[in-house]
Amino acid sequence: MKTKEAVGALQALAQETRLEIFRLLVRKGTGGMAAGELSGHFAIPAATMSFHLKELSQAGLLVSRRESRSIIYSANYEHMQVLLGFLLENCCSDNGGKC
Amino acid sequence: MKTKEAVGALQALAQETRLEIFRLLVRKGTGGMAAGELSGHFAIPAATMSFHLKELSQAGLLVSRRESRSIIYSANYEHMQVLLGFLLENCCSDNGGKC
DNA sequence: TTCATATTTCCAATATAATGGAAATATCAA
DNA sequence: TTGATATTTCCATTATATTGGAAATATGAA
Repeated sequence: MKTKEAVGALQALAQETRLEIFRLLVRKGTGGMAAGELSGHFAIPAATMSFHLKELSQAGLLVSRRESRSIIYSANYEHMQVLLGFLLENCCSDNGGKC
Repeated sequence: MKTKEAVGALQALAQETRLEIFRLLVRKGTGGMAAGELSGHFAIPAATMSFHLKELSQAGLLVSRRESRSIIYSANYEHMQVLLGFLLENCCSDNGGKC
């Protein structure tokens, strides 16, 4: 993972509504939730929710699939694990591993 | 950890220079680095570096101590671990643990 | 003291992000 | 087809963040 990619993912998560969308989808697992369900759940206009879902998807944190008229979003755990690894990479290596 | 606190920490990390400051300090361990060393390392004016260090500190990601005329900044690992735990809390609990 | 060094605060200019109504696109059912 | 539902794109408004020079503050040394 490169710095710019990590910044993109962190920026996507660094917003109250988006962080809660992501955390809800983390709980939901592979089942995920439809865009409309999410706007209902957070009482947010569809256009605003769509903007947030695009931000999270472009950052690689969500994946989506179409199911009939709905678009189902779910968390991308693998990408999240890579991000978390990047954040603490080589922890304390310049201090003999002493944190 | 509450959502607003997590958003604050993510916002602090969601900026290229600050993310690299944090990652450098993660590598440096308890020894840390002085503000001036950091502005030299990244070739950034002192005022700008000071602003970034304040953002990271207020978010709880850095701690600082004075050593003579210098102020030494270092990473706050404990706070970071709490943040990472918050991000994946109750992973897949609504899907029978199936991720 | 007085001077040099280290860092922060102030502030105004610039840049980037969030919001949501209206219109456009996609899917399905009658 | 036509109509209903689901979602996205467009775009203007509003809000928030970043930058760095100049001035202020803090420390230590002569």
